[in-house]
Amino acid sequence: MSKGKFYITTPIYYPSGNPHIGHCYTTVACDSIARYKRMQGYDVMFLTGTDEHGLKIEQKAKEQGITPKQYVDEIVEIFKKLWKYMNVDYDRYIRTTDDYHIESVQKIFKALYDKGYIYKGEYSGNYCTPCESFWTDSQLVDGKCPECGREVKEAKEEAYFFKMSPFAERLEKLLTETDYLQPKTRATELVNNFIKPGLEDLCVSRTTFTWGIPVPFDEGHVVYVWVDALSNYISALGYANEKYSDYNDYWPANVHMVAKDIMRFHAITWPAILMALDLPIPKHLAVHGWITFNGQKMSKSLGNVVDPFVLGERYGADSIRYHILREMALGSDSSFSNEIMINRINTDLANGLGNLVSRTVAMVEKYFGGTLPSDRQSGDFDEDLISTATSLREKVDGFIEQTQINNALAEVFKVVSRANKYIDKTTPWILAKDEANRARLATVLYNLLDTIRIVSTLLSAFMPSTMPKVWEQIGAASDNVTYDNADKFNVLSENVTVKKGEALFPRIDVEKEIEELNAIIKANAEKAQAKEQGKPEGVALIGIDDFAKVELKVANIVNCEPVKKSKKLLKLTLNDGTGERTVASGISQYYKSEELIGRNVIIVANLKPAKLCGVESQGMILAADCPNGDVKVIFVDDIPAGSKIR
RNA sequence: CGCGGAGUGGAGCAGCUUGGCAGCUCGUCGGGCUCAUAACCCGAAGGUCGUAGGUUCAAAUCCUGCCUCCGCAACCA
Repeated sequence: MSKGKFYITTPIYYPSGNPHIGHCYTTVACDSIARYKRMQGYDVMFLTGTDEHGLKIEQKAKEQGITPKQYVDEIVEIFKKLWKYMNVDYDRYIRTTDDYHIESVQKIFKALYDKGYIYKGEYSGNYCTPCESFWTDSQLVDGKCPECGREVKEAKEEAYFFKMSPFAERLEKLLTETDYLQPKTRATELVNNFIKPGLEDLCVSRTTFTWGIPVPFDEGHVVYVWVDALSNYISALGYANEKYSDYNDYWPANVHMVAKDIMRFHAITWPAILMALDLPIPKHLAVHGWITFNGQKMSKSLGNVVDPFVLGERYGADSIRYHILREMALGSDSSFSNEIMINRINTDLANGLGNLVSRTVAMVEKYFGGTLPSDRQSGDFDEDLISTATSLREKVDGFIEQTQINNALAEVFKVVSRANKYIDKTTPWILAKDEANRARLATVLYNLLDTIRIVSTLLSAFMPSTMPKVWEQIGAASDNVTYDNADKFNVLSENVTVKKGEALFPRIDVEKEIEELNAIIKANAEKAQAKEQGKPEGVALIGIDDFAKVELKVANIVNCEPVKKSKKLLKLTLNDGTGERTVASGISQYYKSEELIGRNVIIVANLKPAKLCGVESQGMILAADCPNGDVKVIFVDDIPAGSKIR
């Protein structure tokens, strides 16, 4: 007797590195919703997977001297291991290297082409011939190839494009007039930035690398990123392939959950592709923020990437699940720090829920030898507790419906708190002193146990490994702890037998733990740094002739003013001994104009001019990136302007 | 004048759509209890709701200007 179908997806992750706490958040959130929906009686399909093609993977594999497939196989195993570790119970795991997905993508690509939405055009960009790679302007390092440091040249290649413009109007409506996007506050941003200025057609094929799905009707072309990646949501259901036949049952998806960095592609590109294919649009796109670490964005070079395995080992998967689900609000970033996490685990899980179970079960054992008698006598505060407990399910349902897991959990813990208060009000230890109060005492303890039953039932979607331990302790049978019973009271057998067990969530010594975690983080940071210094990544050795191509000269800063349109740029007027030239430099955060005027600096004199924020820059000045993040211009005040440097 | 978001007791946030005594969690201080994982319960202190105006009987909430911070975009030669 299914209530209907429910299809939820995580993004497919790019396995260019190991999974971290951010991947964990999205996946655990989806898993919790999937479990909750299953409990409610929905027929759930929960999909996750990996996006395994592309240049970066090809290169990483090459570095290690293995094939791209070998490379991704290894990392995919780590992802799967993590999901198992975190008790993520997905129904299907898609890899874009799976045969059936490849088949679907090729058919989809062809269909879009046949309908006239994909056309052949030219892609132009900066091309590095030895590396056979295109780079965007922002990827270039000093105007050179970031891989080998050699010159790039403007080049064009044949490429297929997906026409976005026909869908602009429908997309704008989708974003502003429906509740597709959650939270909706981001709709304006998307419309103003991407739709109103006119949608650019999307480059959907490449010829410069081979690790991808071949375009079926044009050898040498490989499907590029989004048509490949986004299609996973339907290929995994069997759309345009024979492997599965679930498309009609589960599409359109109920929820696609993504982090904000790929919101744009799920809010605009993906609906556009679906529109082009005449397929229904998913119901919701839930966008969440990033987990920041002590206020900083997580980054490998800072060594603050939180390793979920390390945390899970110390505190248990459920504690980590609880923390990230409770802390993260849809839409905004959430700060992660060891202190916040440990405090949260201590306060809510150890002191709140864990202690409630522990003190209740202990009293049943102490006063009744573990089994409650059937006599009852109701009293003050009972009704309050019972109504709070039985109305919980509806509140949680509401928040889950809106993917607000943090609020759902907050609601559950209000009931935990209410139960703790109930103990103080009813003072069972005083009742226990008088034999005449036996029935009342049994009622109080029963009410507590049954409240715990409701709470733990609802929490089992979020903390799947610990809640069964609770059930064992409070003597709940498996048919007691169903969703259907979660809004009813007096479900536990009236002469229930409890069984004290180990502490569910042991209290953590905050100071000691933080010290130890910091030590681990520090070690990781040092490792990361050592690695970086050990091999100057991305810069190849050059010969003297290469160096000779660079003309370095000393120049005097005649004038200097900030570039209005830019936060970082200063416009410098320089005298290089032969005449004046203008150079833009991104150092306004580090230097004021007055500090620079009159000083002598080293410039690259023969750099190809470029326009930056409307300023024509004829060269660049040399500056050092210090390890502490500071930027220092190299001053050479005692060398006259015009001197050549070699 | 590129686009958007945010400024609320020590910290982190809710409240703003639809004006009506400023709320939650943590922390601090005081008290209570002893069933429990030094846990639990009660009480208190602490806020001119970024700023200057406007609308209104009434503004955290609506309108306008300004300041600061953060994303995106641009870009860091």
